[in-house]
Amino acid sequence: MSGMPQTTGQVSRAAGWQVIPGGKPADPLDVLAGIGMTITLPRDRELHAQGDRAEFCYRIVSGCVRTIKLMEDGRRQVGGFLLAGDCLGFGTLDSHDFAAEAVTEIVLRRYRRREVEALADRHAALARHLREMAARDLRDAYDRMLLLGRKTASERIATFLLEVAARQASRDKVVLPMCRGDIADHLGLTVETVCRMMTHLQREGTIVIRPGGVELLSLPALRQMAADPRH
Amino acid sequence: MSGMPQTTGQVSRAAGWQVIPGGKPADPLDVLAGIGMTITLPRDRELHAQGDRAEFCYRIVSGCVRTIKLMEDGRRQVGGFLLAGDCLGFGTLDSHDFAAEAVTEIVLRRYRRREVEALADRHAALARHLREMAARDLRDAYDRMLLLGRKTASERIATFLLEVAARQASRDKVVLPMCRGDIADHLGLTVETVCRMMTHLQREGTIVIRPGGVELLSLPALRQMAADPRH
DNA sequence: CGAGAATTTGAAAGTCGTCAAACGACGTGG
DNA sequence: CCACGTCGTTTGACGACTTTCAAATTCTCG
Repeated sequence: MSGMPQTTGQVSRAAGWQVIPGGKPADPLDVLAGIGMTITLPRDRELHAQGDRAEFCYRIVSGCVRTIKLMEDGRRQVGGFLLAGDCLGFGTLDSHDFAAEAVTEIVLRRYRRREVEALADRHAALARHLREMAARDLRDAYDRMLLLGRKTASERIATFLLEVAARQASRDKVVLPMCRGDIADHLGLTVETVCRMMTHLQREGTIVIRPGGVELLSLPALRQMAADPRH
Repeated sequence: MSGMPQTTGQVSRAAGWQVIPGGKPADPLDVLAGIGMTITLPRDRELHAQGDRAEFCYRIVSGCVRTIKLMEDGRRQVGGFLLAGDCLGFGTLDSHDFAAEAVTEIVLRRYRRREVEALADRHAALARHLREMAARDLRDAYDRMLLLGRKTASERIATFLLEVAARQASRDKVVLPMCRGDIADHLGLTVETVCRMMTHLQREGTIVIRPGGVELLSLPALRQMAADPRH
């Protein structure tokens, strides 16, 4: 279940990040522009396996990535889904604690961790930004623990939908690039339960299920449901 | 076969101090010595509440601390337990994402985050160490997500006992300063289930329950149970 | 249009939670 | 020093939410 041969997709050189009209770099990670490489990967390709030496870290340009922890018997926990702009592996020890796979075809910027670390030693601002990224990841992780440890199935689904919606420009049309199984393994549920809960939400008139995503009809109803153990 | 890291879960465990041949312990956090203050708190006292501005961060000198997230209706998730040497709040955004409370009477060293950050900007080695601490926290958090999302009650208990044992000098006599309710809220279970599972382990001859802790009679049996969904 | 995969729905089973009560440890006061 | 009250732990019976197993339906894509 671990490392597929590292035959990556197309690897291409890339120009730097988008420069803002004004001329000033607005992104603290801009200092990395010179040491990165742009890469395209097909759907379901592994960025890295669980246990791999952490040589690289990444920033998603487009597409969706999932992080995965596996048990020997096949049980799976999806740690999270990364979208455009999200970073991966910047705060990692010697080896990756989880695998990362492309949910859709993805374009990403790849950096050598060695170089990032060296750069961080010279640029306190970058170092600080890396700490902030880690802090945000940690905050999200604690929220997820609460969800996995204490929330009911319907609360998990509602929470998830609101989370994804908050990360996408459109408030109400939510794109779900990942399959039900991924969502289930992310929320600590089964595929069937995810389906049932979403169907339930649809019957209640809270959402509309569409191929590739859902439409949120009532954010208040979802928010209510995200913290209410009863249906 | 990729690695299945079996790590303990909690906030900012200090790395083992490597002893340098010369004879001095080289703790990267030694640079903080001058800006810290030693504090003693009684049992159940809050270090900080959920949502508090994150003015301070801490390092446990002695005793045990629990981190807690609360929902409005009272449901509680204990993020982790901190023991002597562990750090808390070094990688935090503007406000604390969770509360921290003394499980036992504790002695701790308190630092002003502002000063730590300033110091980190000047000392790349400290900055790097802070990133490492965050990385360890994050790794632990991912392990916990797998536990909360996919492990059965007995697996959770076995995992927990092994984790605590690994952090204490004595391999087999494990001190549990926290009550059953804390353990339950840490593992996403109820008090009753925690009791039942521990009783079960005792009847199987795997552990002996003693006031204030447990004695581990068979680590292999526990390790087996930590990854086996069946009893 | 057709095959395979993903999603959805249904029925039955099981694990864990809920409710309730007994038991035990501990600290205070008599 | 022991009685007693309180709090935490343990045990039991029952119930329910979720899972499991199975099958129908829909979607995707060649």
